[in-house]
Amino acid sequence: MVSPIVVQVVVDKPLVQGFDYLWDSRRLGGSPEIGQLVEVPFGRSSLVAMVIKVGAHSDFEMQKLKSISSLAPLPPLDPAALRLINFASQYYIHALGETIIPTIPQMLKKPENWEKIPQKLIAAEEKLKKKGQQEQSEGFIQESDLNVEQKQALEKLRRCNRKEFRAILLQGQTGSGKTAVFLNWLSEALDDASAQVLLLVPEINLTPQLERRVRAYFPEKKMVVLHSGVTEKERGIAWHEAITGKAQIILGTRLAALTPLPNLRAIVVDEEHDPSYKQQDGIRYSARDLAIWRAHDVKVPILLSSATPSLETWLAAKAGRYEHIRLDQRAQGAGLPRVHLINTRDPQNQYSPGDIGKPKGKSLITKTLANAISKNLEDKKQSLILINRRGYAPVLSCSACTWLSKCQQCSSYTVMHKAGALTKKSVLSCHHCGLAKPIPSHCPDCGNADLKTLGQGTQKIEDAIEEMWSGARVLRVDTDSSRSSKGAEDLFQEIHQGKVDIVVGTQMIAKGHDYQNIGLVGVLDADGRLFSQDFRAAERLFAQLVQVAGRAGRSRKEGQASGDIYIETQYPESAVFQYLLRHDVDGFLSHIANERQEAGLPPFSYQALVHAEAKNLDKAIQFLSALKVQLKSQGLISDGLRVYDPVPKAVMRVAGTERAQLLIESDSRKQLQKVLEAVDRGLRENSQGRISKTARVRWLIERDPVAI
DNA sequence: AGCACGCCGACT
DNA sequence: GTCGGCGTGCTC
Repeated sequence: MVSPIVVQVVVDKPLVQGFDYLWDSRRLGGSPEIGQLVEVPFGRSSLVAMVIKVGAHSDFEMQKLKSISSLAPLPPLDPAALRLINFASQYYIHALGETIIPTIPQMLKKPENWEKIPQKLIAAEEKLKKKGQQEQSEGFIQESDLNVEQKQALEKLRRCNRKEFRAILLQGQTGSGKTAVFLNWLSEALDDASAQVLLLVPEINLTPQLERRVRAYFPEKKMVVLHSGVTEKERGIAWHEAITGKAQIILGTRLAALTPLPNLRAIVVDEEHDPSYKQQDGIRYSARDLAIWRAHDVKVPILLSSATPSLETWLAAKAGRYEHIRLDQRAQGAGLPRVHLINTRDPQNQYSPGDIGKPKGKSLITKTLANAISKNLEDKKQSLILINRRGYAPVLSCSACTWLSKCQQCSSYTVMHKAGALTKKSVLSCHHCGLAKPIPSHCPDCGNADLKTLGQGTQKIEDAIEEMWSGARVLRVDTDSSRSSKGAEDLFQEIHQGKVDIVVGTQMIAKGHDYQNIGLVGVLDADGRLFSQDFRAAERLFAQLVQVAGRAGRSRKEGQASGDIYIETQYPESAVFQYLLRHDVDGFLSHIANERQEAGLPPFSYQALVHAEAKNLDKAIQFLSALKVQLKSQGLISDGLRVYDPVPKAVMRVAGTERAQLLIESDSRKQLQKVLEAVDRGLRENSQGRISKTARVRWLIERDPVAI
């Protein structure tokens, strides 16, 4: 009698335990391997699962064990990939199966396709090869002409041992040529034909330029692109090429950070400060942080690139834990944009030319900015107007009573959207639950017919600008306009081709795109984010302003004047604007570093949130209070650990459920980890899945939250 | 999570 | 008399 082979697997469910199965070698052939994707009978259904253990015994009754049904035609995940997933699962307090299975593309998780997949992959590869060759011939961008500073930066990078972990911060303003430097650096790692490099970007759909550039820079290397915009099929193929080592360059968003890469030699995280590296649903990981862990684990260098580094990274570089390399010149010779702060409290700034005949206080654009836009139009340059609010107006109000347009399901106001390509009629839309309702003709409370909009969004500014500069070609760029018409890329193309004079848009317009003829950037809504509850708001605002300022004056023509950025604010004296005025990124960072240190906030402490969601707020709060009491009684709240009182979330109610959160803060990562594991254990005991049995509260632990 | 089993109220 | 509410237990 041969001893049976017992295989333990994990499945994509919030269950911490593994499940044992028998390996029927007659049917499956060979022997099981850890990291193998399999299909198993589970209850009355069938699931894909990941093998995490192979042995001869089970703690479960042997005769009750079922057998593995089939095997995915994929190589098992390599040990480094498994270590990474294990770490992510532990650090972010998420079940292993729920961490690992979702990282595998959908296409490869359909057992009914498994027989056909090998041929499909081969066919797809052939097709890609042909396509790749076509693209190669289309245009090669020569990167060799680096300036002195870039060459020095590259020289420093070369001094980092390629077989050792080293984190490097590459800090340089927009246009300083960071990309050229790191592409040159990566080309050396890629000297070895089998080497793989991982290049992470925040939002690739907004930066197809970078994709083209990388492809053109490494025409002989196989590159795959992984982000939520690629089709399931393409993603399956790309992922497969990555884990089999066939792809040399893996370019992708945060979801690419967990791709198994057997020959990984270097990692670049571009715009490392960008908050979109933090996943906001499921396992709430930070792709940047995982990439650093990963580089350390497999002993390869990682380069973090940014004009405005995150405080975490910047402090690590200051302390010498990371290498700090700077690029201070703008590579194409263009100077820094001139920053103008427009004090909107100053009466002489209040009225703009478009306000003639309009009621006072209604001005959307100050005189100063309006004059600058007019001048910029005369100079045949494009203007970029940033207002970080979609729609026409953030709220509708009644002129006779106190009625304001509120969402019935959420504790938020509904935003007025004017009719356009997306919605045939004007609507009041909730940006939290997505519910859109027609605009009432009369006040629902008092019947008054005079309803007024409060505040302004991109649509209203677009209207105002069209009215003020009737001859100008105006384009609005936000998620609404890009969804309804042609997609963001086409809108950006119109700007590139000079078909537009004034662009009005949300933060979308600030990302990535390297425009050539922007002479002016105007920022209309900066104050809203100045006094946010979130302690990171100022840091983010600063980064966004630097980024959008960088859009101005990127002209490659020698000797051309740099652009201007105008910021309308009631608080020009605040630190964010003052440091921006002086282009003093380091000054700003050291300023907020001091603030954080005094307040004991990250990165001088470590945080986690316990989220709670229930039918009503009281239940959620009570649930979290009980958790706090329990932690106290277990003696887990010791020196250096702070558990705050549960509070309602900033948007307390969304789609009918009410939400609260509990903040846990610690001076030590280890201590926080211990407490979170205890919290998880305690909550799981009284829960089915992630819903507490007694109180019917859905809970979730989030490590290193980016928004408090 | 997802789903079946199981014990108490208003309906053809 | 049944249809169906969601409490609770299980998935190798």
